[in-house]
Amino acid sequence: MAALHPFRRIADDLREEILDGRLAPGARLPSENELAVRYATTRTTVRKAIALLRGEGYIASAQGSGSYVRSRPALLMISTGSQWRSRRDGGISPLSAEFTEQGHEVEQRLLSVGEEPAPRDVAELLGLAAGDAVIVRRRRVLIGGSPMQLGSAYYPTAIFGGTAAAESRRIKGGVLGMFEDALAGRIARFVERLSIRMPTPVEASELQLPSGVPIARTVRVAYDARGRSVEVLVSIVPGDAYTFEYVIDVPPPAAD
Amino acid sequence: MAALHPFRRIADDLREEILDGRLAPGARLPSENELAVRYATTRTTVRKAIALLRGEGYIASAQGSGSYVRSRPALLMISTGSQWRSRRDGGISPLSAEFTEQGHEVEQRLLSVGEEPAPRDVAELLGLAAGDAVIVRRRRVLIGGSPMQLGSAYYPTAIFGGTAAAESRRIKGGVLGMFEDALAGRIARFVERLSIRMPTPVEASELQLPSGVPIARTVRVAYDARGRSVEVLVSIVPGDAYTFEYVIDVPPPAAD
DNA sequence: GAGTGGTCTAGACCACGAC
DNA sequence: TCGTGGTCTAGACCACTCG
Repeated sequence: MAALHPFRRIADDLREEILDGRLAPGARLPSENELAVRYATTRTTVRKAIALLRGEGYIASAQGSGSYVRSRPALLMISTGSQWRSRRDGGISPLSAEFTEQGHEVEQRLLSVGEEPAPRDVAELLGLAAGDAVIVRRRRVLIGGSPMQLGSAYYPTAIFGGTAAAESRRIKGGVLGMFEDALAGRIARFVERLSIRMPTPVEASELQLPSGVPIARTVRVAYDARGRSVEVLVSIVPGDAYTFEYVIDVPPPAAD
Repeated sequence: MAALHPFRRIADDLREEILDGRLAPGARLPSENELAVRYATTRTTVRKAIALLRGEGYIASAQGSGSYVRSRPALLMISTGSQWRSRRDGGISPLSAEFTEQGHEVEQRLLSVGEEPAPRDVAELLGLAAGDAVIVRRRRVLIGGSPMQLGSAYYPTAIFGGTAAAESRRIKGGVLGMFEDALAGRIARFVERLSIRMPTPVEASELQLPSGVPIARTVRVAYDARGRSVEVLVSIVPGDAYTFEYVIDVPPPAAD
């Protein structure tokens, strides 16, 4: 039953124990020296197996302490228009409402607010030229004390210049709520694009990601009733912590 | 400027060269022995740096040949109801239509069709008891010759027993097209959940994934006009090859 | 202080690819 | 055949955690 390579054999054994629950989330793996003895090999080979599992996201290692089976809260990110509408009417940030309803403690930190030249892709989505000034609001969201989202929201100055969106403080109901209430606009549609990749070193450190955890990057554009894009929200979230849900309504067949 | 550890230093240097284009996609990295000489260290340490970059998805290694900067086609997966409707009316599979329009060569292979006991989550979504028999159609989709999707579609026997859905051959327009045309049903809504994780060894080999590439798993439930779930489609795709797009319509505020 | 993971060296053999 | 990446051994030192 031995695999071709000792390090694979060790990794396969441990992975199996994790998947079938013999090694539960949070459990400590046997020490590297112990595994080396058990498999009659050297610590170097054991370490290679451990590194493989870490790369697959199964375990995290703590120097001086041990390697542990990882566990993550499962967050469900539901993106439907009616939910957004009803939560926005509740007066608090839709995102917070989302997760507090799911029983998680949410803390939002506004990192910075200011005008910056728009990145090329953002400018295009907002109908501006690259480098045009936009209002940027950056924040980090902590859930249960762990960083769970890095968000950068971009707003055209033509619409939001001089409003609360340009000020460095929280806005009750969010900027889009303010857009609907104070600016008499109406949000009619979001278009969201989601892509997946491994984090850059900076992202990994800001999200406190152990190695081997991919991130999801979403770019959400908000359109008002006239089809104008009024917000571009770029989010980076740990890929293994979220499930995204989308509802897609299908129109009836064309009449013959 | 040297980093704390030689292997980090080497990895950082190479990553930077990849990101700024000095090492273009497809380019071969210097050999391990060459890097060992250049950085005045051993091949073991160089290999650790290489392994790190491979784990981050930047490079792929070919035994006997070298390590190369990875490049992937960018596929856009657009999931909107109106697109589905118009493509389905075109008579061919919406998925194929999607990507052929984007200029990619699509080949679908039907792997198996048969009745199986429903997995717990699928049974729940179809309103069945776990273990009830369902029709399962498994397929693999190749784009440009590379495996780009593993799909398992589940159908309740109460609706699809005895129809073409239970037969081991392609259905023009897809099973849902058949549902609308031959069975007089109407698809009114999809609900899709997307999650991200590292692949299992089996998935990695079926999708020919180099290590370090995460996968996206989507579970899409199709509902008919009466709110019955008629299909559960579970897809596994290479995470780095796709961008997913969703449109979220927002209802107007409730009248006061 | 004992044990743990993190890193590195030095050298060996194997499997595969290109020439 | 020769260079490439893939694996393994044996042993060393460091940094950190915990009792």
